Amino acid sequence: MRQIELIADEPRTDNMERASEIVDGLNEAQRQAVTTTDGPSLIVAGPGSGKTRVLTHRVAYLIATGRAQPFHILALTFTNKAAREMKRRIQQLVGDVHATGIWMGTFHSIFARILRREADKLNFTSDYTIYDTDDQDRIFRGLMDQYNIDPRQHPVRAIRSMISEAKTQMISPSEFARVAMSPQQEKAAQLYQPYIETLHRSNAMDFDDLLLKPLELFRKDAETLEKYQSRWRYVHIDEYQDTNQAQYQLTKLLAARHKNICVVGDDAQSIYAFRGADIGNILSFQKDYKEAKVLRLEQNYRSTEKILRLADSIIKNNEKRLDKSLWTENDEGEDVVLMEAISEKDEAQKIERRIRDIYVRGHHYRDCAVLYRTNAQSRSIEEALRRAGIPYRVIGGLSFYQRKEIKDVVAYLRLAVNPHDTASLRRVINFPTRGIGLKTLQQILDYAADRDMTPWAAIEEIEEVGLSARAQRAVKKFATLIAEFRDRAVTEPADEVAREVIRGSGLLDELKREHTTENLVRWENVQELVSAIAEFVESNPDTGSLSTFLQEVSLLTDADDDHTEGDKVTLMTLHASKGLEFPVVFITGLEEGLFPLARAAQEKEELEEERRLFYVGVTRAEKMLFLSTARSRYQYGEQQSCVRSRFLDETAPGLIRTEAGGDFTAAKDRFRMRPGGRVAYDNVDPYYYRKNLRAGSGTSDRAAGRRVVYDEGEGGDIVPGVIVEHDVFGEGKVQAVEGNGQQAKATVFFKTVGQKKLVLRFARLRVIG
DNA sequence: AGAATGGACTTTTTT
DNA sequence: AGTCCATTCT
Repeated sequence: MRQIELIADEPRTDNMERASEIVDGLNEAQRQAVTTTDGPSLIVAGPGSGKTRVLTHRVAYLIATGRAQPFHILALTFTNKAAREMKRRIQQLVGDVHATGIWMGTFHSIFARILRREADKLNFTSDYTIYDTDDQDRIFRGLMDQYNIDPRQHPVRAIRSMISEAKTQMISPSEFARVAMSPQQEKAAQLYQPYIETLHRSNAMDFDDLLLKPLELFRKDAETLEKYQSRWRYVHIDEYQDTNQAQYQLTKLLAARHKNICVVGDDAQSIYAFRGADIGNILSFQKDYKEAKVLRLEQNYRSTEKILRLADSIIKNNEKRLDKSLWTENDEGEDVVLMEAISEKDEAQKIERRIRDIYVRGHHYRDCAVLYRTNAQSRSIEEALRRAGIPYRVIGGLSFYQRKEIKDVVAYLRLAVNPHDTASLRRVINFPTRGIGLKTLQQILDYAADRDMTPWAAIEEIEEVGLSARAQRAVKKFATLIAEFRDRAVTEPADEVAREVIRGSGLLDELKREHTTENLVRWENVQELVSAIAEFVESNPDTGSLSTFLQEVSLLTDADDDHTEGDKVTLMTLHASKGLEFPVVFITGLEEGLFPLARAAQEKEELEEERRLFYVGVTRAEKMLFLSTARSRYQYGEQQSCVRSRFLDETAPGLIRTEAGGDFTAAKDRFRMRPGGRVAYDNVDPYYYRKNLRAGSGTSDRAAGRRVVYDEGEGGDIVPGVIVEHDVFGEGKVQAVEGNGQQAKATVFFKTVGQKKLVLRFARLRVIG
């Protein structure tokens, strides 16, 4: 309680009472973490230890004790969801007025905001466009064309991620060119500088820039740095193990003045090394701040003891980790259940039955989460749940703002704000088609490239480009269209502009051209976008400009949408599950090659990351945990046999039982190292197994023969007279069925599109009546 | 110029 | 199995 007596300026009794209320109900370690406000502190927090609680209470405590005004506080997270959750809790503790002034958000959104304010100092304008990977790829494709680099030999993705990696490591183009070894790296090095220039000319930033540009600014402009250093007296960072180099440097600079930096992290939950996260940052923290206090939150409030013991036995297989001893006062709980399935369909069915069972026993659907390694795995589970009539929601996959129809509208809106945005221009210059073909486009792009100008600048002087009269007319029409949108963007509210864009661009006609259910959904999505814009304008009357809206939606993820309403089972990747908890958790696809992924199993570092991912998944569970593995899985267009994951064999005995109720016995030393250090792998990994099958022609027949067997069950329910549902065509009635096995076809009469003949193997019809 | 067809390739996780 | 790309067709 001495802390509270230290309030210097105005020790108000109501605040003091509030402050002690805030720490009330916390355990000793948590209270320590909350009240250690001054100076650097590193909070090493295990899963389910109330880490978010500590952060929010700490912020509330700072305000209540008068140590800081809300705007003195910076709190950085990795997802919008985490930020929103923190804000909600702080509101409960200190009230709206105080909570709204806090600088709280994801790294990217906070620094996007800083860039808006400081744009002029960096030779940008504040209405810059944010490029996602899709936009980047569009730029790269153009550059590769220009530099005669074959995208078949050097995939765009590979080039993009190489350059992105270089950027996050803060390697300059010249440096990168020096260290480039492989032909692919050399190509990337060649494009690095032109890419930066293209983005600059387009007034665009990629995700990396959102962190690098502020860093650049703070480094070269001491005054600006000082401004933010003195504004943010208290800096908080959640999920510190996920910070990359740039984020590390940024926060180090920002906290340099007050040194009140509090970071919370768990090295065992680091699962984002693939995008540049550096666990080393946790270790460096203690080196950078010698006086740093290290606090540990080791009590787990979330899971049963058995689940926690399982998690512990998993993570113990990693060599690289900080020592932490997790414990809980919770019940021992039930055994973890391993479900061994024949195929991915069988797996899905087992899960579906379990969920029904659990539901009948009084749980809600929303208590259950099904986790998987790759997004593609959701399909079979969705199908099983749909068939059983169990409501579910899928998080991730294609997010709303990544849908084509939305991206098209957004591209036009971006052009209305900034016509020099090259990626958006390339996207829509001929969509909907308006007579600007490949050849015309190429001429414009060449003209622009020769003069180091943007395509839009070339279009502005289209007479000089030397197009045919017809092409020139078409381009001029496009230019007039965009110019018109630009004018409106200045005078009209953003949602009005959006409506006009949808009408004027021809996107509306495009969607209405064909009456399919697919197009109807697309149209609804577009309408939803318009209302989202309207809502944004209304709730941000001062800053609610179109460009701000566009910037903010670029930073949204599907997982951020707060659709917790409704009693539904949640399906998502293990990555997306981080930070969440559920009474009942299913972890699926525990097979070699899938989890751990084939490529990850080759490298020790990556394998350890996969293992941490498993650890994250297991620790999401509160009461019940189910693990599942399938003997075979339909993948990459063919049925493959699978081997159960080594992760299962690494677990401690006595924690897992099989469905039949027996003890699961792990096989030890399944993956012994050979003397050479490489794992004897080729026989077990389905990925390689499949490659071997392909290499020898004799064996591939065997594989084909096997596949037929699995296909036999297909289509049995589809007989003339039944009502079926198709993903695209909707509801229809089966008229006739012909052929069998892989060749089986059905003639179906659909309400929307009339009669169609479909190959059952591809059509994925669902019987609904 | 634009639609339709055919083939190769891909499959990690995401701010 | 879906996507993207190239080629061929109308």
